[in-house]
Amino acid sequence: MSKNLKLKAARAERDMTQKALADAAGVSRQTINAIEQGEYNPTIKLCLTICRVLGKTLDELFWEDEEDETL
Amino acid sequence: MSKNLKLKAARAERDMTQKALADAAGVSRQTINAIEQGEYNPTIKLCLTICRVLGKTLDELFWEDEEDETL
DNA sequence: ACATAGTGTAATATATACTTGACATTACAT
DNA sequence: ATGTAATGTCAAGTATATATTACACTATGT
Repeated sequence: MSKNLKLKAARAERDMTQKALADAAGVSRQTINAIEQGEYNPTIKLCLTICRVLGKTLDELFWEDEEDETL
Repeated sequence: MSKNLKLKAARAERDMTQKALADAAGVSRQTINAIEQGEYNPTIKLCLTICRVLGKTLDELFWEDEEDETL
């Protein structure tokens, strides 16, 4: 899995720390970090929560332009 | 969790059965059924795969207009 | 009446999302 | 030099997404 730099950027745009976003989304800081690092594959519900916190859409933060992905 | 009727509709629009979508997405039929029934909360990666199969965006199939959600 | 396709559902098993607690590093204050 | 805030990472545990097998129900076709 590849890093989610769009998320990192959106967070920066709001001047929020990983912890602040984690608290606002109701998850642990490690979870946000792991998502940004591409270490795992969040659930859609968590993605939606993050989108609402950051004022972005799913497509803006989580759409991936294919790449092989070796699913 | 509430049912995903948008997914069911998009599948119908393509005249695909749950099994056909499951095969195309590389998951089991029960997984597709459970998502449509709102029994669970798919990962973003699976959502992306489903979107590509059905030719829809994440926002079209998985955006939810808040509702409490009791996360 | 029988077969078959599509769907909903249940039980058990496995992979993995997510938690908690902890430690290291960098950078920026004082 | 010391403190602290932000980030990255690790290890062990819990919750849940997903697989597999199986069964029931409704249509529709023969």
